[in-house]
Amino acid sequence: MPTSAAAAPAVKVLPEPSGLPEPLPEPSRDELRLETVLGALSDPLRLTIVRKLLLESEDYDHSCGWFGLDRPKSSLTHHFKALREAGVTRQRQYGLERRSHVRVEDLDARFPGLLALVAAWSPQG
Amino acid sequence: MPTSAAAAPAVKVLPEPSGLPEPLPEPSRDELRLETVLGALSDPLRLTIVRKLLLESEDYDHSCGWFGLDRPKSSLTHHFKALREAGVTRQRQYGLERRSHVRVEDLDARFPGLLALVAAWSPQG
DNA sequence: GCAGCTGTACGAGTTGAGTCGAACTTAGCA
DNA sequence: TGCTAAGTTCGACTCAACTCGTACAGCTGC
Repeated sequence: MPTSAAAAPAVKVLPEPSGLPEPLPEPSRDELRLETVLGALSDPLRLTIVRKLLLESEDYDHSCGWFGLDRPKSSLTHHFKALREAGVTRQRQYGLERRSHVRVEDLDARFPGLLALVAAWSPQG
Repeated sequence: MPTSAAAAPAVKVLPEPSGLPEPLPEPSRDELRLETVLGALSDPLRLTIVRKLLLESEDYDHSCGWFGLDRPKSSLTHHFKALREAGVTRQRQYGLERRSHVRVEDLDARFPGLLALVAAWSPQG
């Protein structure tokens, strides 16, 4: 792997026409797979994340510090990445922060009713 | 482990008042956990099993030979047990066969809409 | 009895996920 | 210029799940 300036143009986060930064890589709506999404949601911590986003976020995105999860940063990176790569959440880079929101429209289109189950979930019971 | 007749009364499969054999151990409706059920359904083979039960079975249960799955028997035992222990299916012993059906009422009560997603799933796409 | 069938139990090998520490990158700011 | 904070990347460890072969158990019918 190259060491010096060869590190490519570093893919600067160029604002989209909408003014928002480009989303990080994610599957398209057509690429969403039920088994993958269910696998991403089969973890209590990730269910907590998605449910909190669904119930408590207003219209804007949230950085992973907002969740108040008591885990090391590297663990959180792992789980947020799992959610994004499964297509459950979308992440955009805002300066230092990487903010997430649930892909409600895509998930409702492909898997209607699924997000309602997550919203109704409770960690213990 | 005892070898001879000590093998307990062997839990004979006593017919219930309904005339059906007793179901194998399973979580009660209240014990169903969303993350566990989603985990059980995050495997393509198990999705195939549940979907086939939902779409193609009429009112009676099916033994695991009915599915025509090209896997070793010990693998199938593993997956049917995973589904039963997650509370997705109920299994009863009929002589030699162990027949399964989906716990539609329990799942619809606890996780409405979930089974519709499974029924709409297709293995590739 | 005994053979044949369905399915379980057990154990081993392998893979993948979760967890985390440590070092690194980057943006913003004094 | 250099500090600080957010988050990533990497590697290591642990543990659970998947896969499967083999051996065993129980029912059924000859």
